[in-house]
Amino acid sequence: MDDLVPLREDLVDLGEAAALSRAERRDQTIRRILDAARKCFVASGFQGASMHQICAEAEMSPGALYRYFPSKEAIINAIAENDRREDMETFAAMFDNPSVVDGVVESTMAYIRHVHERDMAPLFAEIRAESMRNHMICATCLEHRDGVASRFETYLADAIAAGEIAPDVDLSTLLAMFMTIGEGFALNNLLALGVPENQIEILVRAMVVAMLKPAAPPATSSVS
Amino acid sequence: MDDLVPLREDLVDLGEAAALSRAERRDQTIRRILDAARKCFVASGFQGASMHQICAEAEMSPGALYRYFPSKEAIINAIAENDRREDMETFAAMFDNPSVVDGVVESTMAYIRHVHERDMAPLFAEIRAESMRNHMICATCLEHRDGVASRFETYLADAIAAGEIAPDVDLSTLLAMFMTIGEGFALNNLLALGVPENQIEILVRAMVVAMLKPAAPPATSSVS
DNA sequence: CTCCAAAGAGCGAACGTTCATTCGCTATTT
DNA sequence: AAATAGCGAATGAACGTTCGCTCTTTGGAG
Repeated sequence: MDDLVPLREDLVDLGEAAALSRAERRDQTIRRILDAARKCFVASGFQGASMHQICAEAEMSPGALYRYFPSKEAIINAIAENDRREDMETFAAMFDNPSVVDGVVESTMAYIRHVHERDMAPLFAEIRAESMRNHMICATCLEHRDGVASRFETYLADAIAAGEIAPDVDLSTLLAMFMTIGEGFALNNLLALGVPENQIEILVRAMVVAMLKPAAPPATSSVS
Repeated sequence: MDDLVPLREDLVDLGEAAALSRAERRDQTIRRILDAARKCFVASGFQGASMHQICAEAEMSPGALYRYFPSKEAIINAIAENDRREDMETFAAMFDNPSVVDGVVESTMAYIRHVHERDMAPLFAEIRAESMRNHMICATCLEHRDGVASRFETYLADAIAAGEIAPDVDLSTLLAMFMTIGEGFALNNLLALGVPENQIEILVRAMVVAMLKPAAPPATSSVS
């Protein structure tokens, strides 16, 4: 409605340097479609949202939209792919922090804030539900999960070498637990529920410290 | 196809004592519909599953099915209601355990096993995704959550009185964290991923102990 | 006990709607 | 001239739901 201004404006005003190439225009339109689709999917779910709703939100006709995506499923895949990647990148910020405890705590808190600020919970829930029955989405989730997991494993292994983690802790279990708990935070927008951020951090930190150095295993232990 | 045997069998064989009353027959049919619907919803999602699929799975016609539920939404509500209640009841088993640490750990482990044995993750994900946009389902989730939360709060308050929890811990935050982590376990069937149960328990216990007695608050801290 | 009217249970074709997708066309860009 | 972008009515399939019908069960009257 407000971008029906003449298309040649760019060309006239800025000359060929700033003119958008065909490919750039295409990318822009694709982004427009994905933004619209995301909005519709959050409101109605993957199956509940219709292509007509998405077209209306993107302000284009079905015929035009289908020049960019061959099917609804392709849009869903693209949305899931983008969302999972973004999520995992947020989480991966921790690997720059030399202290594992600080790294995990800070990136967990950053993630909690991220979920709140961008209201990621609904789409996350949708993607995760879809991943339970759609092979394509499942593969996307696993791919990004594994990407983070492998880097996480090296990160933790380094920490063991540095003595920050009890050497007898089972790395793959620890990793699975961290990711599981992270998904709990993705699903529950705690900040929106009014839980104070600093209180969350106290407990997250206590939790992380304890899990990195758990009490000696109950069998034949004599630590302390 | 295989239950076209005479309906009067019960009456003839067992006499009036074991004969099913109209109401009992009705309940049985309703359960049959709900079982079929659950199976379809797991396979295709709430919106993806069709009434015809559900009818086929329940081996009855649409006309018959609609004598028991006025709409698809009513079936979804009933499924969500049942599932959430069952989930929360499993979780509530802990309140019988006088030791909070043991209670929380054991019921968490029981919950993890429950999720695995009955393969609850897909339906949980579906319900949770739907709860983000469907007011009815949202209310159902909140209702059961609050039911557990209020009993949990008393449970924890008693533990504070008994000295098992640091008195300065923020109860509502602790509660929110426990439930959030629990949802992480509901979404990720760790046992199906091959994570060893005893390793999970070690970390869960470490986590619970630490959260109930977190380190002193970081304010004016002198961390190395 | 028999009989019968009423109610309950079941059926499956049919209804109207909505869905994802296609197609023939025009306008713009290269 | 060829390729790309955009349109929106049209299409056929699938959806949730309804309806008219038959069969069975029920409970009271005779």
